[in-house]
Amino acid sequence: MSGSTKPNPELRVAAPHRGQGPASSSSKDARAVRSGLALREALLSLLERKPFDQITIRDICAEAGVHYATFFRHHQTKEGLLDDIARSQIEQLNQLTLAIREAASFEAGFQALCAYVSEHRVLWSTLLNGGAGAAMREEWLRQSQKVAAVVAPINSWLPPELGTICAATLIAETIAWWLGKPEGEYSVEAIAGILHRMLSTSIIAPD
Amino acid sequence: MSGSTKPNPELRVAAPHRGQGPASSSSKDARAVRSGLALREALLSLLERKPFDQITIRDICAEAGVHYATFFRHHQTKEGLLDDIARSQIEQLNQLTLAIREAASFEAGFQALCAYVSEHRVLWSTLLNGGAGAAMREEWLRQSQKVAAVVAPINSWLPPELGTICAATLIAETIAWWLGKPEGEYSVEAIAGILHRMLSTSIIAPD
Amino acid sequence: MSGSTKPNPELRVAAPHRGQGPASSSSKDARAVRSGLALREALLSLLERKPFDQITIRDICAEAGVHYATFFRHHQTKEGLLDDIARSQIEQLNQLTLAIREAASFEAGFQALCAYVSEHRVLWSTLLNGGAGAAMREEWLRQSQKVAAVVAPINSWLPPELGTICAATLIAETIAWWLGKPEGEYSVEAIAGILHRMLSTSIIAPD
Amino acid sequence: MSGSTKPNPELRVAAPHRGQGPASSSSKDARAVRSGLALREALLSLLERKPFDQITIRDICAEAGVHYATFFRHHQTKEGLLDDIARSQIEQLNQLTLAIREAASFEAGFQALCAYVSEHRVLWSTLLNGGAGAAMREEWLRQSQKVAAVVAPINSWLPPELGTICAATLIAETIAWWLGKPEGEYSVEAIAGILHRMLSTSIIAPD
DNA sequence: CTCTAATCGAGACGGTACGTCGCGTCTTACG
DNA sequence: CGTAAGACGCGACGTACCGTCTCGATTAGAG
Repeated sequence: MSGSTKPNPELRVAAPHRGQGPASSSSKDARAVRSGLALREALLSLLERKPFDQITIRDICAEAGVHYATFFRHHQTKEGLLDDIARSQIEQLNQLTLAIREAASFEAGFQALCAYVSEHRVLWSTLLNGGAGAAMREEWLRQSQKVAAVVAPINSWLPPELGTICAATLIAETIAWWLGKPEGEYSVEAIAGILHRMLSTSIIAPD
Repeated sequence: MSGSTKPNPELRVAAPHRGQGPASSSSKDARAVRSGLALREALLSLLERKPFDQITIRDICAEAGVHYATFFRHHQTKEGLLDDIARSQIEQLNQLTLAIREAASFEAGFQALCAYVSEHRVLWSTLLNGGAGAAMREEWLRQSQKVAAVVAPINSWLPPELGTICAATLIAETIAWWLGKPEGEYSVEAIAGILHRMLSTSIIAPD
Repeated sequence: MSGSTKPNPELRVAAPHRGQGPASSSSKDARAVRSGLALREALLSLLERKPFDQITIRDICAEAGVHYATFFRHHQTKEGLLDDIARSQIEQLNQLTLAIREAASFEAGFQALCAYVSEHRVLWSTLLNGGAGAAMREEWLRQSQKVAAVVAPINSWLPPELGTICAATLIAETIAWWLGKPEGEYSVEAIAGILHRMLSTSIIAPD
Repeated sequence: MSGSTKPNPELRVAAPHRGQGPASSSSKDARAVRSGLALREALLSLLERKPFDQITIRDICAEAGVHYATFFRHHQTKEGLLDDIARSQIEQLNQLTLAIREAASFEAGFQALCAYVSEHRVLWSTLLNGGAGAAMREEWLRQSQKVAAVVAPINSWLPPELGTICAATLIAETIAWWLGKPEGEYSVEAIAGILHRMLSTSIIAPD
């Protein structure tokens, strides 16, 4: 992927993260943009081949064709780079997860969620089933909890805190499993159905 | 804990792991036993304070009051040491998880599971909520899948593979959450009830 | 000194060094002159505080309030900048050193030398006792040798090559020591006397 | 020199310098001795080819066939390594320099000094005329001043402080120049004579 | 009650990755 | 054109752990 002439457009959704310390200032230099992009693609490419925590920053740079020291002009750590790639994706997904409750029907909500994932299948497959799975699930859960803190709990027999954990975990695991299957083996509707049945009868069931 | 005169008896359940290369020969020397024990305690002690992957072997040795090189006479890697501590515990837990299906009632099965965890609260709390959480969950899931492969699926709307994942994950997350609470806030029965309600209405529900 | 409104006039004697590659073209732009001057002052200012070889080009630029890249439009290296500052000074001093031999008396020659140094006390003190001492002495000796090569030796018991080295070194060390003392502790005449006595009885003594 | 089967015995005179931080403890391990020796030889070998300050620690390690990180188990900086090599040599030389004053005659004292240098010609030639010349002269002067601080001044017209500087400098420069000549061009006696004549008529002359 | 072998502590070593810094070149945009 | 701003490739810096190793000291446990 490193030398790809057709850079993955999904990467563009992740904003350049500028703002604090070592991040770029305001996308001026064309070289900086190219380096940042190359680093993103390189990490994704490596994640398809080995676990995140045994990918070194030097690996990423070699894959990206970028000098080692240059990495730090874009990100503080490799976790930072992963965040850059993942944060916006997770955010959008969590928006959808939350929207399920207000959807016309739960079923429709789940379907929207699954459809979104399906549209970004390659990226999400890499993120969840590639080498960064554990980190992604943690980040997912973290964001879910932040978001769930402001909404009212659903039922009383299940402590809301635990409910959030279980719901987020179930959705994440199901989608991860789904993306691990060959494309087309399970349709969007099938997965949405499974999620609906699993969650609506228990976690989000009323008392 | 490093200089404790009252070694945690739960650690003894984990066999000394000897057998292959660098492990000791046959539990002969009393010094070797002492070193091995000290290492186990040291790792658990450190896990209460920081994540597993930023604990170094040197940290463990310092905590255990054991020379660095001596570590390798007991374990090949720190992951090996963690396994030594955790494997048998997870095995027993998985036996209980599996036994739920054949229990007099599901409820009774869940209760046995929770009771077991409760008896080993400190150890399990460290393992699941200490710094090795991610590794433990992965190991748990791995063992669950190995075990589930030989038993018949329960219902047809949920692919058995996914069922295993979700069941194992839900149980693990619920227990981890429970152990994170102050002792006594939720009784063994309460958690067993929650698990029963969550799982029996969905994952292990018949068609 | 960095923000001084009264730039040291002595710096002006050093020509802007243009001629080869990266140097400026022909003193056209007023900004270029200002930058060049600021760089000179900045280096001298820094030399009062730390050794030459742990002053970085970036230090100089920061001190001068000049952009890093701009440095290279004036000098190739920081050694080049030091040369710009020092060369003409050393040249004049060496002329005087040489003139001693043709002076009315040796004593008068030494006195002229010391008087010249005294007039430029601050600059010379920085150059010799600041962070660039070693480099300055080397440059001094180099120029002395170039100059001495064309004049006849004085006495036969002392190899002329060695005579040059010793004379140049003695003068340089004596002046450096003198400038390290509080101003006024030793008069121009006292130092000239010392130099005269040291050199005339040995190095420049006839057979 | 790096692969020499006949390691320079003069290097052994420099004690292993242990005492403070990263230095070795008490010459236990044979490997440590070998590494230390290799580093010394490597630096000397490199000093014959290029100036000290453009020799990198990596150069030294490569030349010595020693891993980069190992360097720091022996010395804190490359200056430290140079000191290790030079300190004892300079010390001995300064002892001789000092002994000149108490020698049967000055002439005899100078002769002892020159003879000593001549015996260690290669080493001293490298130290003074190799890439570390400036550093060596500074160290020489520093030690001379420390030593001279405790002895009575000789004459009154020359400030004792300056006398020390000039004497040390003259001796150092003369020897450096001598060692730069082909061996045999000037005899030990000839140089001793020059030193005697230069110094006894001026710096160490009585009032 | 020795004596021999396992175990240990101490730490040197080659390695790999870390994150930082300064270099000199270059691109970009401004005045 | 001269600057400010700063990205970039480069390569040395010094540090931290890794796992292997050589060394003695000591201390079992078998003879």
